[in-house]
Amino acid sequence: MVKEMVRVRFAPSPTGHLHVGGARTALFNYLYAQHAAGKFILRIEDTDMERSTKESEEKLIESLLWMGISWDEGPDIGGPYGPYRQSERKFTYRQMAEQLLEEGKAYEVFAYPEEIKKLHDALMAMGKAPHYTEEMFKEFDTPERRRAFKEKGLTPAVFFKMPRKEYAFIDLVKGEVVFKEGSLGDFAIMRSNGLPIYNFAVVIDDISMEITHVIRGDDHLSNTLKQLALYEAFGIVPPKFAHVSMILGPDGKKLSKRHGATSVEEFRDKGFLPEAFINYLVLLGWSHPEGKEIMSIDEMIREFSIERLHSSPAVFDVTKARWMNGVYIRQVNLERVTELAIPYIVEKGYMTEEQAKANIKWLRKAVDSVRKSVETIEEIPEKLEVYFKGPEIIELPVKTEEEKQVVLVLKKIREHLEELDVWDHKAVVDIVKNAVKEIKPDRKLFYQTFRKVLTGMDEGPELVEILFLLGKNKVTDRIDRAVGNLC
RNA sequence: GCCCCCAUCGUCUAGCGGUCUAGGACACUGGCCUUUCAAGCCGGCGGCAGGGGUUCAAAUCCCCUUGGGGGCGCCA
Repeated sequence: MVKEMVRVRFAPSPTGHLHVGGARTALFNYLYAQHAAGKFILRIEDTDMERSTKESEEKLIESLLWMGISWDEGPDIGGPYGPYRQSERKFTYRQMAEQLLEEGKAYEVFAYPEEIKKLHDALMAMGKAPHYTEEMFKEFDTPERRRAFKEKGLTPAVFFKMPRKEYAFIDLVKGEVVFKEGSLGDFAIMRSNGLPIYNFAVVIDDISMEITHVIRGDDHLSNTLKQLALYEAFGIVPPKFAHVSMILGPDGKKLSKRHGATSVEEFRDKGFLPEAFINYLVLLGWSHPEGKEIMSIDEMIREFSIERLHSSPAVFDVTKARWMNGVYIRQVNLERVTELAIPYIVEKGYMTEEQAKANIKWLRKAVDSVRKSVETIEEIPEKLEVYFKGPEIIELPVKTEEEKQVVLVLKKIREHLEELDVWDHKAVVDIVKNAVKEIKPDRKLFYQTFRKVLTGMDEGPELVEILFLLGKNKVTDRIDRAVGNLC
């Protein structure tokens, strides 16, 4: 028997930025498809006309692409199972709803949304489960109401007759899930404006796109009951489900804006590298069989399996995400890090883009000298400050013998530097070393003072790096500023 | 109110009945390296939510309690 081709999908609604939770779901789907040599489909769930926007869809695609995720079929590239936007599939939904209507598995409702809402709230207020029955809607079906619907161009809403029985399925990550009889009442599948309700549209789409595995967030677990009943009504074997647990904020609540950055865009803008971002993300709810943590997307694909998906929720730990980004910044090639840092440097006003381009070799060395002290690209400019901003005027202490010696060394270095024709790394270092050897100051005191003289700070890149990258003029100038009018 | 899910160091996790005095990573912390900070290297702290079973044997299986999360919409 030929094993059927794996077809998975990521089906976001274009109502905002791509959230890290969605990003992780997309990643898992992508990895699974790649691993199984199957197809990964992007489908836009835009049946909520009021909240869906084209811009959101574009941003969604942009974020996905940034993460290194691409799809085999989708609204932008098409495919054999299109269209891939729910708003473009209206006809199919209508048709399928008709079928259920004809078979007596669904019924029409002539109530207005507000009336149903009222019904819902009343049930809740009475402490009852908000379960609808066909009975409840009978009173709305009057000749007047039918006429009103016609005049307003409305079609009756369609409600599905939820069978009152127990449903069970095997979830690939949770195991067997059983929904007791009566956990749900009848539910809407078509709105009076003619558009389908989410739970109905997903089922129709998953059927017609021949989706084999549904990997999605835990928050959809309860929805599975409705979907199972729908599959049953159509007489179709449902796909396999895998419900991945939620991503939580540090307070244990579902991750949201108040926890800080939650969209992929924000992480990109803060200077996260996509490979670091997805690497951190993949570890939230999944683990490498050998416990490896730092891994490329190729390795994720190679090792990914649904069996290794974890069933409990995960707290998003920004500290660890940042640490991991730092690992990548140190490890990735210098040209790229520099390139990524330029916009931030320009923004800080240290260089124009033209200057950066003209001095790219120098810039790379400068970036290289600070990259191990940052965790995001965004932090690079502030570390580069030593090269762009001179120190404030500082007064060197010359009270003790040691302090006087330090000044002597500084002066000596300045003299020799002045005579230097070629600003060569080794030559500069030699001058410093020889001066130290000759005058023999307190080494620690000397180097610390020298650093202070050059940068005005107590910490930063290696001194020889600073010297070389600063260049002759800046070095002599800064020494002059500190030592010029001293003994 | 009803339904579903989850429960190993502060956090992410390994563990799928004996190899666990529970392993790794981040964070924290001590040391080394070093002219500084960082990076790096070595070490330390720290956990099976509680209670019942099942079993010769339980972090691992079952039940209850507690705690957390999600859902019950003409939202997705």
